[in-house]
Formats: sequence, structure tokens, C-alpha cells
Amino acid sequence: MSDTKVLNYTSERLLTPCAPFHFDGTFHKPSYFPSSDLAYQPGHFWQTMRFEGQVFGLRCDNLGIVEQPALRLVIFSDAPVPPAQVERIAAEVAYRYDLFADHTAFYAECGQEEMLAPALRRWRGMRPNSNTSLYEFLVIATALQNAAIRRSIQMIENLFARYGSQVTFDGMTLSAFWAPEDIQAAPEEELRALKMGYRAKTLKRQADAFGPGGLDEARLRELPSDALKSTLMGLYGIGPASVWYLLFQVFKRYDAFEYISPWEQKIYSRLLFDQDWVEAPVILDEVERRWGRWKMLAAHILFEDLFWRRQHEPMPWLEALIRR
DNA sequence: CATCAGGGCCCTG
DNA sequence: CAGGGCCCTGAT
Repeated sequence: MSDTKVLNYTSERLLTPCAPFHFDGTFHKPSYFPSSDLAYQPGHFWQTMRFEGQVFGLRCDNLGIVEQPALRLVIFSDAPVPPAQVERIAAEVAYRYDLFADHTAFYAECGQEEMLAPALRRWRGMRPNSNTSLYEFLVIATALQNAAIRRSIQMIENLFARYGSQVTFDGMTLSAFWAPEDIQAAPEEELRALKMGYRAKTLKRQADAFGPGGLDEARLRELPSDALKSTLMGLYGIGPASVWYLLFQVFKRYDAFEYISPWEQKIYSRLLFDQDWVEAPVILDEVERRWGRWKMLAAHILFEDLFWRRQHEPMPWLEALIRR
């Protein structure tokens, strides 16, 4: 799409996350690949959001500190937003960035754990995030499968260019996601031409699952983890690796660490054992032993801390694992 | 130039 | 439950 929609109206909403809350550690994840629907500067985060059939621009500004958190959500739109919709958008942002979860028990049980403590000194209050809806995350998970990271980025950007849109707000232009119906209407061959390869079929079937009368993300959020996991695994193209990302990032299940993919396996081998390669069951037992029901939240903080440190410290072993 | 694995998953036997 | 096949691409 070459035309750009300009979002000139703004609405504001103050949000007060549950302390402790780390703004930068929650809104920006340096281990995630870059994509054109997001922008970050310390204390500030921008994204587009397709919600209730419209495309919005969002900006979040940090107004607080870890122990007294506060943030301003600014909603950019092409028409005035009714107050009730402002509340629904704020609630969606709060869910995606896990703003209101109480982590008191986590810090009581894991705050002094020796391997985690150094990372917590830097990132106390970090939470899992999902920048996107469930449907949009499935697209990202599909692009990640059996591809080196450079190619995954290419796939997502090709999809944005063909099915997404460009929106301009707050002095910047970002990509916005399409709706599942846009992919339902697209021929599989068109998706293949965008270098999706055999994933074209997967994208079509996932879009079908989210069309009118399809999966209801709000309802899935209420499911217990085992039922949620089996529902997600039932989606075409979603296997153990993708569901591992989904349970933690999208659905904030802090104990969802029953599987590890090869790339993460290499990194956790180094982080936990200072070795090149440790067998998966050994890693999974170790995180259970150290952090119990908080194991994925704890591991995530350790993992992201590594990628933050990478920006300042030379880490040749890690660079070798990141092919961009 | 050819071959291969990659931040998997489906399908078959 | 194991293993072949799948689109494409940079690395070797």
C-alpha cells in the first residue's frame, strides 16, 4: 500500500501499572527482531494497533519509576475516539504489556535466587509483552519457522507492504497489520510470490480460523493453560516451538517452559551452564529447580538482560548465533 | 558450481 | 514415534 493514513486526533489515558514495573524492560525487547510497526526510545514506545476494525497509533511515555510506576498512553486516530473505546484500548494495552499483574510472589520466591539476582538489579519489574494480537502473533510465529532471522524479517515486511498499511502519527510513519479477511481473500500463489514459501498455506488456514465467527482471543485468555495449549496446538502450523512463545508472550503464562527450540537451547546452555550445548531435558529441569512456577518469567528476564548487555559488551559467542 | 541448515511442522508409514 | 519433505536464502 503506497497511500499513508494520517492520524491527527489524540486521546490520552494515564495508566498506573502494578509495582514493581520496568517501563523499558517491558516495552522494548532487544532479542526480538525489528519490525516496521514499532519504534522505541528510552522512556517512549510507539506502535500501530489494529483494534475493533480500525487502525490506531499508540505512544506510551514513562512517567514513573520502578517502585512508583505510571505511564501515559496517547491514542492517535483519524476521528475522535469515544471514551468507552479509549477504555477498551487502554485495557488491551494493559493486557498486552501485562501492566496490572501482581508479581509480589515472584519477587518473594525468586528475588534472591543467585543466578537471577544480578539481572533483577537491572530489570526488576520487567514483564512479558506482546506487541500484537494473537492472530498477528501467529503470522510472526509462522515467519520464524525453519528460516534464519533475516528471512523472517523479509517475510513480515513483504506482508506489510502488500496487505498492511502505512500510518503517520506523532511525526513518524509505521506499518500496520492487515485483517485476517485480507489474507483469506488473497490467493495462495500471491503469498508464495512474497517469499512465504510453504508457509502460504499456513497463513491461509490461520486467517480462516480468525475470520468472522472464528477464534475469540478474549475467551482464550480465560482458559487454564493446558486447555489453552491444546487449543493453540490444534491450529494449523502451530507446534511446540510456536506454542511455547504464544503461552508466555501472548498469554503471560509464567511457567510455560516445557519445550526449548534449538536457537534458545544454545543461548540457555551458555547462560545456565556456560557450555555450548546442553541437552534440552537438563535445561528444562534446571529452570524448574531454580524458579519453579516462575521459570519462564525468570528465564525471560535473564535472556533479555543478555541482549541488553550485548549493546555495550562484546559477546562474540552470541553474535555468532544471531544471523542478520 | 552444489549442498546445507535455518529461531518447525505436517503427514505418512 | 521416526523420518522425509517443504520454500527460500546466505553460508560454506
